[in-house]
Amino acid sequence: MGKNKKLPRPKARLPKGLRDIDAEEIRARDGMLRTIRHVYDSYGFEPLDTPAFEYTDALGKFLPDQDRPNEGVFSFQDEDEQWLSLRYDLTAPLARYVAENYERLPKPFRRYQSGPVWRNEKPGPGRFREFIQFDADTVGASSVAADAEMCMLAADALEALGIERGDYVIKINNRKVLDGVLGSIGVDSDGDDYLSKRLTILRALDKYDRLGGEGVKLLLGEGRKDESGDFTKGAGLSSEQIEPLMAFVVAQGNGRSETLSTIEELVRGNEVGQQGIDELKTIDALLSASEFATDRVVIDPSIVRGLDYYTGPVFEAELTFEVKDEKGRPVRFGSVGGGGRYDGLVARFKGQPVPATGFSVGVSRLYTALSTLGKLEETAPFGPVVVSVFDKANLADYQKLLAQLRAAGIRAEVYLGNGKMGQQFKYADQRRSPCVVIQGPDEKEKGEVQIKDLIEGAKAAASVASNEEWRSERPAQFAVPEEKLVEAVREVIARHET
RNA sequence: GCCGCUGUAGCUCAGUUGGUUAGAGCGCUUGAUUGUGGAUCAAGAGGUCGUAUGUUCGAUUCAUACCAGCGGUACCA
Repeated sequence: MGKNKKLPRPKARLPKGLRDIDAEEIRARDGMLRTIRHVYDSYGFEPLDTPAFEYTDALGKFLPDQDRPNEGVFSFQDEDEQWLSLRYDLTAPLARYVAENYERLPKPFRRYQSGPVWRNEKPGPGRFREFIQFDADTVGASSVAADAEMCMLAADALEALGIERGDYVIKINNRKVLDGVLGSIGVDSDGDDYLSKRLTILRALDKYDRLGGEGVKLLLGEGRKDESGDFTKGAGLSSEQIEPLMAFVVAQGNGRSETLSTIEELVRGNEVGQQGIDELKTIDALLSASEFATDRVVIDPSIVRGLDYYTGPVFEAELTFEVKDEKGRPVRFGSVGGGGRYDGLVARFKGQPVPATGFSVGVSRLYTALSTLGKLEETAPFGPVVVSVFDKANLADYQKLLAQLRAAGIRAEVYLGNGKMGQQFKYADQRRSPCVVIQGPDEKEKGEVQIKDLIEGAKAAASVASNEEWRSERPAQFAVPEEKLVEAVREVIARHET
């Protein structure tokens, strides 16, 4: 780098994994959030906001150590040297909130919450280090009716967002069933390396949708080498152990009850597994009673979800259609939401068990999917009406016109730049203004204003060849008396709406 | 973390079998038009060819390392 005497300039750059959000996306996203909120509200949940960061130990992370000070989370120290971390989901702060306010909250406590969360991980396609989640949780209800409700909530929310039935599916599984299958093949808490082995197995099963049966088999056995040459160590199971696991993963049948009877066989005799099956059966019955059929909610034994805190039913929302990207390659949108039962989270604070279950919509990812699909409603097709500045000495006149428009509820601004008339129109064009208001000396004298319909004018431009013609014709421009300004602007806007 | 691909103007990309002043289109600025968007025409701004080291008389070009981006994979409460 050069050593000249100029002040070193910072480089204008965005940290990786972060994004700027433009007006169009903000509008669309606000609409999505409103829609989801409406559904959650109708289910009886109450809003809650918590801060962006918390004490690190309250979030459930170990204190950052020297080796990996920021593993997974963004952390920093307060002035009293206590560690703080940006929240990485909305569930951990909820657990803290419930534990801290337990006595005065109604039980069960039902809340929804949306906002950004941060993860210090390698960003990938569709994965960012800051993204928005929208959660609903019921804390203090051990009944699986609460879990069944989460599935209904998820399905209703996706449909309210305009995703048609059949274009999404809510998948359910149960951690207890998974543990039951593990128990029946001899992987249980008696084994010395039980925890790490269970983890490896669950991770392997979780990849079924991506790697397929062969890949998962390798990961359960000796390990797998991927196409880039990287080797992943396997769980080291014998083929007698792998077989029932594979049978379990592919057990999804034609309808929820068929799936259930298949996996019931696989956990036969295992108490925890049977308990999980019974829970799924109850959920199935509740869903069926509410007419949530298998075109909306299925039981999928290959669903695992995060590994740490889920203790019972787990859910995942997936979009099922395929879309092609700019290069014509098919893009699959994976999970756009998920959740499950976490009976141990609040107990971390309180000692006593507090059952809880919840569902989280990945708003950012859903936005990407919907916008790729073109399923987002066009919002704000117009920019503001621009009152042009013919002469800065007469700004007060323009301000008066502007005030009339604003008082009438019309989005409007006076041109605040330095440009000449031509530049002002260019500006208005860029802003997608429906029209420009012009008042030069001639108009002023006659008590008139010129209104230039930019949208009509753009159409007219196609048939105008020469510049002289373009200028002399002044396409789609007309004069009205000053007092008719609002009326005329309304007409122009109305003409182009819908 | 591991593997692979890519790095030339704001964007999309040419190009140099190693040679003096590195190009195009689009975009941007200004003007033709002293009161009018588009189209057209003209002019202009904008690059230490990702960074460093090495080979060489000479490197944007070759080699190595690093960095960044992308993709895959691993991890992901």
